[in-house]
Amino acid sequence: MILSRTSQYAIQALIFIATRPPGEPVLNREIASYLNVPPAYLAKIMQSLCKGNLLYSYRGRLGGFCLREGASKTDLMQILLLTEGPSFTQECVLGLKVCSDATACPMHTKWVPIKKKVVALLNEQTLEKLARAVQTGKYRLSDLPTSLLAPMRRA
Amino acid sequence: MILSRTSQYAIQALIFIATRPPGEPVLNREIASYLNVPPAYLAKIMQSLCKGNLLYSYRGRLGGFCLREGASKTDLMQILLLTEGPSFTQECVLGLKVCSDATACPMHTKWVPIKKKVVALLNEQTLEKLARAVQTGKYRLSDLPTSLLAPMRRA
DNA sequence: CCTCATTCGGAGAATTTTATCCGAAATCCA
DNA sequence: TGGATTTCGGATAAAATTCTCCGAATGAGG
Repeated sequence: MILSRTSQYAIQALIFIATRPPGEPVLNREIASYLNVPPAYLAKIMQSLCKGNLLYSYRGRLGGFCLREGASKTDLMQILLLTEGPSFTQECVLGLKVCSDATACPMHTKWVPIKKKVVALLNEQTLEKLARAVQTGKYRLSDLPTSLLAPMRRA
Repeated sequence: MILSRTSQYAIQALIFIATRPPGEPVLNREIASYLNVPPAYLAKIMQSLCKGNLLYSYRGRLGGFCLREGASKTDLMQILLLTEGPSFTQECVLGLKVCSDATACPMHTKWVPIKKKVVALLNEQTLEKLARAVQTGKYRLSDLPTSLLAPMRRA
């Protein structure tokens, strides 16, 4: 409804790393298998998160990725800036190239307040917060095992 | 941020038709040129809106599209059901296959209220309403002419 | 030094979304 | 009836997104 797969993977991966002891590199392979996402694709995304200064990467044995100092304070909006681009929150709902208070599409005035709420939420959710929510066990980061999804009737 | 191009075109086209005298078929060509969208692509979308029972279509001379009876009461949610599919509002923000109150991603509880607001808005905005908003002249349906977009300095 | 494990970076394949093309069918009108 | 106009429907192309592959560079540890 809102985010590209790329953004979803990026957020999931970053939260996952944030749940791990800081400073200990996490393997791409491990993240991908935990989140159940394509490893090679995730690797690309990890690269871009490195370039976006959210992660450190280490090659070779004992390599992997870990959060940069202070990166656990990163909020979702900052991540989406990297994965969705800077115009993410600036686009018109109906797709008009220009849609501002001065010259707007017929949804504009109704949409702006909702957009503000979305942005506020994305701004307040940090990796730290989300990681803690996962650590409590109340929330999930990866899909349920298929066995739980569609319980099979005994043969 | 939310809607596919297809959905945006569909909504724009339907609002446009709703601003026209009911019962008088509007040409695909005319809609496309007014909205400045690719005519052949729009034609496909119009077809699917016919199949979705929002429009009548007439072939031949004096042909075109017009709203079905009562279709001006259609709200955006109904349109999006056609263009985005039924799972539009049911997807998890982080992309989990299953994310419900019982077993949720760490964004779930914060996201649900916002999603509700979005759905409520989409449910209350009808073609009628939106068309009227356009007819007042306060709101636009199509892009500004490029001359207004990027005023050129005299040579 | 060599080997192994990892990320890097570029190329490219697969899929989905967006867009185009064209012949056929329908409809109006002369 | 025939010509003009329009949508219909199927095939296909183009572009964007998602995903894969592989050789090269890097680093750890023997």
